[in-house]
Amino acid sequence: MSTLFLRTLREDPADAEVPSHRLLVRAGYIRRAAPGGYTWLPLGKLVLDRIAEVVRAEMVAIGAQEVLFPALLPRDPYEVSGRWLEYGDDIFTLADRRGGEYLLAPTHEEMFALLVRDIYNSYRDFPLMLFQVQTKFRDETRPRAGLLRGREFLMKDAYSFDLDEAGLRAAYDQMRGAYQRIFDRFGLDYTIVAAMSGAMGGSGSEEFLAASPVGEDAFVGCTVCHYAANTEAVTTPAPPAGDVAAHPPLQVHETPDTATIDSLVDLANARKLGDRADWTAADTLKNVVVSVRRPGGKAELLVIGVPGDRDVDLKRLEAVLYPASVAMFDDFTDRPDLVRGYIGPQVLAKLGIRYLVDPRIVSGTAWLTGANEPGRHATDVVCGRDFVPDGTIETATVRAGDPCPACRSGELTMRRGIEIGHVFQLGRRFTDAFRMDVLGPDGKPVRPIMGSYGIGVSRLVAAIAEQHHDKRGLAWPAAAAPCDVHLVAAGAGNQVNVALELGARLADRGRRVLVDDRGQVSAGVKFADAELIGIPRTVVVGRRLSEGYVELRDRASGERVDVPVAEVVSRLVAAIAEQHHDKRG
RNA sequence: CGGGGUGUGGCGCAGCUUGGUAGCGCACUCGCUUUGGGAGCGAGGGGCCGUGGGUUCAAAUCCCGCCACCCCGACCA
Repeated sequence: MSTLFLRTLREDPADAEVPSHRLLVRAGYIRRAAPGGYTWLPLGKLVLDRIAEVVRAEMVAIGAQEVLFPALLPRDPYEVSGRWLEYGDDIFTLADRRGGEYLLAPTHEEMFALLVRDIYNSYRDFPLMLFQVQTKFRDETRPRAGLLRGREFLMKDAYSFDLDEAGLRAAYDQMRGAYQRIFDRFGLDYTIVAAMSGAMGGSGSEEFLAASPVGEDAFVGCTVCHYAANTEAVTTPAPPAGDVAAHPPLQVHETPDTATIDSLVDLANARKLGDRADWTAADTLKNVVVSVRRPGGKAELLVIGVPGDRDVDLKRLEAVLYPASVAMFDDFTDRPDLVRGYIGPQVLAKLGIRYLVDPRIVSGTAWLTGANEPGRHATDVVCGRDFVPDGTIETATVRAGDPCPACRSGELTMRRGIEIGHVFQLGRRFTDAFRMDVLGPDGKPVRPIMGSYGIGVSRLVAAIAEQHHDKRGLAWPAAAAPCDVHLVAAGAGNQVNVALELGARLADRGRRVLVDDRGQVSAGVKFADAELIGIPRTVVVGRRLSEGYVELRDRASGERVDVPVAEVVSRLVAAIAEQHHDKRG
């Protein structure tokens, strides 16, 4: 350690908010080099490499083969797949000296599809799984939280190629299992949740979310069954359809100054509209106007109808409508036909505006909603009679306590998590885009079907740190730690020599060691640094050395025992071997 | 992109209101003492005060622009 390129910080860096960022910087693992870009210092590089090795080993164990693409790629394949437009400003683009257009790859589906198309052309070649561990670039609008969201990050991306859906599902299940083994080896508390397919298109998709209060993804779980889903992907059980004919005719009421749901409910109860005084926000129909723009297309108006006690969650809406981008429509000056605060769905068909509703709004339900005139609302506006939606859309805010869509008996609870992995069944989007066919057994072309599987390796460093730390510092799980043993020479006498010698003997037995042989550094500083750095086991060579004892400390549990010097090497070797064996299963 | 905040040696901060020799703690170097919980004394080195312009005899300090970072929101792995 006297020669290790390391300087720990006694104080928290001012710009680091989340624990992983704070501790990784303080303990000398990483250092910011650019907006959203971090330098890996020696300790950090060790952790990054160890994590990548675990990921590699589990990939190889399910038969995936490693390749490596350039990060700098020509524009053309991304143009063909349509993602040059879809990703838009999120791609780092650049030009070479001749004006040729390039990008720094945000992900590599295109290149893998093209590579396999180049090399394979028979059904006999499949199934196939390939992966790489590669730096990805995304021009994030707001990098944050250190390694959790950077603009340059290390990712393991894997792709499966199969001839049919059954093959894809088998590959998907294998990959899903490998992901579970990987995250289990790092002792992570995570949940597999149903996800939106996002930028890639395709069908079955699940995310691995590491539980953390600083996570950026909200997800729900069920109190009764095993249902779990990203909030964006939660589905809403639709109530049974009602009888359209059972409702009285639509009535228009004077409702001045009630452009908000709250004011409308108050007034409806005060005036006993429809002879009721028990109106709640859930009885009203809120109609939200948004402007939707497809990539490269022009903006189009869309109205979303949700029960008045809920809001349109723009994040969910954007996820559902991807790759289109969505903005609240709030400049009504050119649309006198849309009366802000008094919009009802009754006129939308006439106006030629698409109307999508929350699944709770089924045929035969009656609503209190706008009458499309200033100061007027209508009661008994019946779905299926007074308006007919163009479809349903999952975009209303999800709340804790909502019914579980899977078992229908439990309630949803909400938590936050860090997305550490994503698996999904891509389908033929990219093989279609590149017209990738291979010859089938009957001599006819078969179009392979792809799966795509990602793990944010650098993000995983942060996720593990988030779950494995305390007030004193990091506390790495064995599989991610930069070293197996931290030897602290506490004392000016023979302690340093003994520590170095023990370290050398452990290294001979294949154990990774860090020896704190710094002279002129007090024992207190060494202890504090050891706890900050977070190597699982520390051996203190200190005051009882003269009696033939050293102290063994466990970082995570805080346990300390004195052990005869003569035994310490064999004990550690055995303990570490056992641990590796355990983790391997 | 909207709102708020912050930019001063490697790190954490004071100085700015009221313009006048750039300071403190940590870290770093040297010497002596110290050595099981972030040591003491002494002596040092290190700063285009984010950046560009303006006001002024004089700008870290006042004014304008820009940039960067952090937080909240929007957006996204």
